[in-house]
Amino acid sequence: MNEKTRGRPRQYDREQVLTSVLSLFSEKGYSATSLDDISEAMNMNRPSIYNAFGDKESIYLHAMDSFRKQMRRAVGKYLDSEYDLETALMNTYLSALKVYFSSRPAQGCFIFCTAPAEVINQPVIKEKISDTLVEVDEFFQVLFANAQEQGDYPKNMDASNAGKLAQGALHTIAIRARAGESQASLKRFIEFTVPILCNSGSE
Amino acid sequence: MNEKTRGRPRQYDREQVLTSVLSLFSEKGYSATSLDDISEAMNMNRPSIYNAFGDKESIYLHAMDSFRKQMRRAVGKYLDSEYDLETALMNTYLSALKVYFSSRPAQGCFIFCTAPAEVINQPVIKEKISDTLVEVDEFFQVLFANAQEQGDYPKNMDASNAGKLAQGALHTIAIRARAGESQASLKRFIEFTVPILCNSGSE
DNA sequence: CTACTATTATACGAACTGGTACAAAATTAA
DNA sequence: TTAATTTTGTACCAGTTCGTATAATAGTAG
Repeated sequence: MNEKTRGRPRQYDREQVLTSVLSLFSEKGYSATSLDDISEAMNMNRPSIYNAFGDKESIYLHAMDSFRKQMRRAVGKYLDSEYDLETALMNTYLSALKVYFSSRPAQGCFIFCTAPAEVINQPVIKEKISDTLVEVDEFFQVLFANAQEQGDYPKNMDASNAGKLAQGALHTIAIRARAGESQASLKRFIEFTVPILCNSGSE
Repeated sequence: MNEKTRGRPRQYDREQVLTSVLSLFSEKGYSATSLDDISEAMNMNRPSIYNAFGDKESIYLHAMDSFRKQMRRAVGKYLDSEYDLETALMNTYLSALKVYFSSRPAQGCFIFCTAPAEVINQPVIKEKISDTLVEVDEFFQVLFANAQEQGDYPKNMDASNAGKLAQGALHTIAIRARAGESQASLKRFIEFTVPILCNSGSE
């Protein structure tokens, strides 16, 4: 890498400005964020932004991808490992909680808190959020399916719907964090929820 | 009612225009909706709108209230009635599902799909969504607490967190409906989820 | 040194934004 | 009738919106 290329060298770091704009979109949402805001946050002028990431919608889509990468880095390891179901779920939720509270005030999940508003009139965003739902569903489904193979989760349960319910817990945590519910309260919610998802609720 | 008042009579029906603007905000979200859009949807000119509902944020808050009323009308009856826990939950989810799919394309929950995006920079909306979360939590909590009294739900379970999880299922349904997941698929999800919430998951 | 190339910087424009001032209209009260 | 009151309609404003045309800049290639 670092090959010498012709032309004036770029002054921005792609990863870095994507992180900046992600944080901006996360705070204000898609529609309330202006290109002037974006330009200032990225410390890039408009034509450079257009050249690098395309128009506003395209920048937002890049931010969504960036956030998904961040979440994968945080919880991906719980997929193919020696963790049992309960531990994997618990670690996943706690890792997500950390991300959701990583700025003040807590902003919850960037994708599930800001993208749904745009979905009806922005087909590309709709497709991306739908794709995200599928990926997260599959993540959780694998956890349940693995547990079933190891006799850790009843085989007569539908791992696919179990995965969806597990993601449901994530959605409500995401929204609640953004709405101001405390991290401690959400941690208690997680500790209540995980055993239920593992089918070891009341005994 | 219908008392004679002085001055030029209003030409709009308050409930009716609120329904219109609710549907508009539900489609486009708060920030992407302009006052011109609102004016057209309500069939009112700007000064009349300001006189009746205040500024844009205030109109949105009125729409939130209107939606909450609508949901209360749909599911309120399952609170203080002869329904057992499972029936009450099932009916509640199915009623919500109907609302979420009541327009094409499905728009999910107006509040939980459009308000979170605005929360960080609009304290009043944050307060309103937080208040909504509390009301819905309490709705579900009452269902679980009643079931506990009737020996229908284990007394060692925390009815408050059970209520939050139940609302979590609602949140994921709301988002998924808006993202394009089918009504049939979500109905299957509900049928999977309700027994788990009732603590009668695998047996 | 001169051409070439890619990025950055400036500046602009047409459309739209939320909000309001002001006048016209439609009713009741006296 | 006339005055008072309330809503409606028109028109406007200053500021912002997204996007782009054009020029300046900073490097490489020959």
